[in-house]
Amino acid sequence: MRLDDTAPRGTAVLARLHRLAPLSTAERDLVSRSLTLTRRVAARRDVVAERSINGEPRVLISGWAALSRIMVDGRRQILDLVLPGEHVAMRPRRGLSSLTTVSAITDVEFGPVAEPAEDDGALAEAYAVGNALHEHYLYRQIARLGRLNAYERTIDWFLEIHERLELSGLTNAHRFAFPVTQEILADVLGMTGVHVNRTLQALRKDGLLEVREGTVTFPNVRELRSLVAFEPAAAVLGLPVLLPEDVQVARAG
Amino acid sequence: MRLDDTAPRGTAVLARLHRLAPLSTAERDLVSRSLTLTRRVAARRDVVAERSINGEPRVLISGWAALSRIMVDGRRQILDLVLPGEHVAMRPRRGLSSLTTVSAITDVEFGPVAEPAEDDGALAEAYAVGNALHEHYLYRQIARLGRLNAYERTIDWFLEIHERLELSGLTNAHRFAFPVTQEILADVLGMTGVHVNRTLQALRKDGLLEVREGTVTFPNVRELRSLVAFEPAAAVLGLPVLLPEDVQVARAG
DNA sequence: CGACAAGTTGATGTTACTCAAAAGTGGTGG
DNA sequence: CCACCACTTTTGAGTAACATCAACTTGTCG
Repeated sequence: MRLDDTAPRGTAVLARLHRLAPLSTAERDLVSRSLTLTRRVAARRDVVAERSINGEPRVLISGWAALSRIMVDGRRQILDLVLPGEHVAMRPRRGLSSLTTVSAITDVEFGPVAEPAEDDGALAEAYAVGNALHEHYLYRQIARLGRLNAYERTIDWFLEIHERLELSGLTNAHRFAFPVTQEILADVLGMTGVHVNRTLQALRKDGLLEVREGTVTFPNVRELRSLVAFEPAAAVLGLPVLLPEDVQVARAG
Repeated sequence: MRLDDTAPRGTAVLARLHRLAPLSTAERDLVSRSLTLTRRVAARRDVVAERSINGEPRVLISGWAALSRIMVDGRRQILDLVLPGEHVAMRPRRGLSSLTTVSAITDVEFGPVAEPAEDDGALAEAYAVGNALHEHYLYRQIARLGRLNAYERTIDWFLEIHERLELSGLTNAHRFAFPVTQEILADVLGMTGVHVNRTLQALRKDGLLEVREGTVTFPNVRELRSLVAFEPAAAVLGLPVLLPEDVQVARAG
């Protein structure tokens, strides 16, 4: 539950997988060991260009990245963010091109995805749930862009990010580190930078959301959730409630 | 290449799979036989309610269906349509809830998805490409809603539908059957019914798109494509061009 | 200090929504 | 065959949401 970078490497990855499905000690070790071979990319650089041949699926160990599509006239839409602990390019597609551009928002570190030893183990289960979550968040993004106005869209999106960071153990109650500019936020939310700015101001005035110094705070989560009828992913997926704060995760070696 | 319902059952399914990856005779037979056990649902009925436990993955044999999410206040966003020959609920997720509501736009007929005999056969390949296509179309939907205006959005979407129907052999040059009301279209495109109506009128006036009597015609595809810089899915996925009109498909038994 | 990126503000224009009603369409039963 | 109903499409007028354009301010870093 820390906001900074002081956690041992791979903590977010392990925390997330372990919450998706409780891993055995052997599985945690397997994952830990796989994370020694990493690849770093500096902020603002592309990790995978759209159309390049798809490499191995990867997991984001630290930093924030974005999946986007860019149109010929320069307009850009960010399809989804990739948060620490989450996977990029969920499904390997041998021989097929990458469907999106992956770019680094901050400095990022990627690792390979550990191959599960058994098909029916907790690790395989965690990956399956992770895939379902990814799909769920894509659907949310569509519904958000299609049917919510700027104010609601912003609320809904921040609640989702909070939920996802919580999965990786990167929140502190209703506060979390947020290294995203308003311009990037505009590309996520399908609006202009100027309008993002005004919307954030309105939310702050209404006592719902503070974005200051790279940190987001929700002064009143309950009201925030009720404004957009936010449903936790666990409820939508029909999973046994999986987000208690007390779930402890083994430290990475 | 016919617009009506006179084709033998399962033609769309076979045509589509065969274009995604050329099937062997044995595989075509396997698919044909699997399509004898079907389930029919009348127009306007829900096929799978969101939150219900996910059944077997299914393929749409005939008719049009929609994947949607409905919000508490009644607003609805259609995430994607399901066209004849396409799969619903791409990835089976045993034990997890369905992530969307599937509803029948017209009378529809679903069948089970034939299990490939071999992991590396053409059928398995066709499913893999189909999954990639589904993901591609989700990304398109996000970019469309986030970054295109109503006019562009409508063009882009109709071009996509044309491409997808072509895959299943359901187009006749630049014309295809279109059993979708403007109200449904509004829920797909993230706008109101009234605005859909005005946008369609503008497109007709501009000589780009005709929607009449359940049929869509593109008087000028070339210009239509250039207006939104439309890229065929085959190009995005990096597949050998897979849409020649001359691909012949064996008739279902 | 100077330069550049990020955030903020104001004025104005456009897009798309809302509300309300009319006109067209197809199916049903008497 | 016609009257009726429900649904869909169309039209008009007024309004709200969001974009655009163009500064100006603040913060950061070398």
